[in-house]
Amino acid sequence: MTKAERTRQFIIEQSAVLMNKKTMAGTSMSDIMEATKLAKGGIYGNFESKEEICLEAFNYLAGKLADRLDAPVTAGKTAKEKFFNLLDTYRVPRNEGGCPLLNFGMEADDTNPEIKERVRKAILSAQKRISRIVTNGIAKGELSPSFDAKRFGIKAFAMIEGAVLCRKVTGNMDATNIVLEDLKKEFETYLL
Amino acid sequence: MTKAERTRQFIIEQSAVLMNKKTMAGTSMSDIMEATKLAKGGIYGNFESKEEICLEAFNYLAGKLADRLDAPVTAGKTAKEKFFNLLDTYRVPRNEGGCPLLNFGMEADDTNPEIKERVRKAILSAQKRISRIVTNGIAKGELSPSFDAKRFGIKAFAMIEGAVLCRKVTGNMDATNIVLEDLKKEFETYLL
DNA sequence: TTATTAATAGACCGATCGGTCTATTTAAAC
DNA sequence: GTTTAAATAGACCGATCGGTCTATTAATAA
Repeated sequence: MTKAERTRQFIIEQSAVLMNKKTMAGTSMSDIMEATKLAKGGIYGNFESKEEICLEAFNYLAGKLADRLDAPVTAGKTAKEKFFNLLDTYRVPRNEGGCPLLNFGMEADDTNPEIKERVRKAILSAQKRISRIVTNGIAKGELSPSFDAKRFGIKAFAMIEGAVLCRKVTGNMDATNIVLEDLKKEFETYLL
Repeated sequence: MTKAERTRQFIIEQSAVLMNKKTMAGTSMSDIMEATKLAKGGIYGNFESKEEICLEAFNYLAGKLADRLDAPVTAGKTAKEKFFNLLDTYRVPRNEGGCPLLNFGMEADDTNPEIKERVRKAILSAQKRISRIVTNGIAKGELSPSFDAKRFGIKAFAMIEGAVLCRKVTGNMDATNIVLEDLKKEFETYLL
């Protein structure tokens, strides 16, 4: 990793935190300069525009999120373990401005088609991560074939994102706890 | 209603649409001037600051949302009718930038404590609107007393908000349809 | 209709926006 | 260790930011 590559990555990571908290429009280049302790030249030597930084910042956050969610799934042996591990990830609030799919999704929706499209793909793969657990669980004879995997993935994702919003705004875990409990309960219904 | 009051209201309504779409930070005074066809003076004669416009814009959107959700509930006679009416509201996308609780909530969370607090209250009352249907339904003997009203209100709200996010970003009604169906199904479980 | 007051237009303000460019420093290759 | 190339600092750019102020217009009261 060359110096420039390291600097570029550093700028992306610092900007990502800012933008996840303050929105992209609400994050100025001066904010980024201050966070990175770099001057204008140091930043524009590594990026063409703020727009590019926004894009890379979301990519970085989405990638990190995917890793963070894949890990507990991989760690689980049974479908139940995988799913429960995945849900428990949301018990530990990440405190970096919340879910980037929620943050960037809401902002990009009416302002940035390119990022909106990336958020769309990230949401789809988040839903699929859940569906896949169910599908594989059915294949391995752990879950009832009547379990609608796709449907459950879409529903669970919506519930979780809604709970994240509630947690962020209300400051308590009520919604998160309820949603996680109910999802686990429903999942267990299909256990063979 | 005096001229100034009408102008003030007009500015609020126009700004609300912009801010709900482009975020507060992403909406400039020039955007508002353009949307209202008013000059600087015409706006600052009615408001102290952009901040005040943001606050009033959210209040306006939250109030309109409350009205829009109260109506179908009031219209229903039984608890089931009330709840189903409420849910069906989400079948008709409003196309004004999406749910202000979602939009303003995510932005205000890390940037604007005053608005964050207002969003918090709005979320609580949205949850209560659902809980109240259940509580009253139990009191009237329409629903089983084992139906946990508060819990259901919190959960249903989270599911709906998550579905709104999915609809906005993916452009389809998959999540909305699934969430509404499942909520109706669960509700019917408790019907006496 | 006229006098008075409220409301608006738009020039203007300093600060900050995103972005460029050059001089200089720093890292990498020899 | 010297040369060469990459990376950074920071002055600078025009545009735009949120906000002020005055002259003028439009609404209201007499």
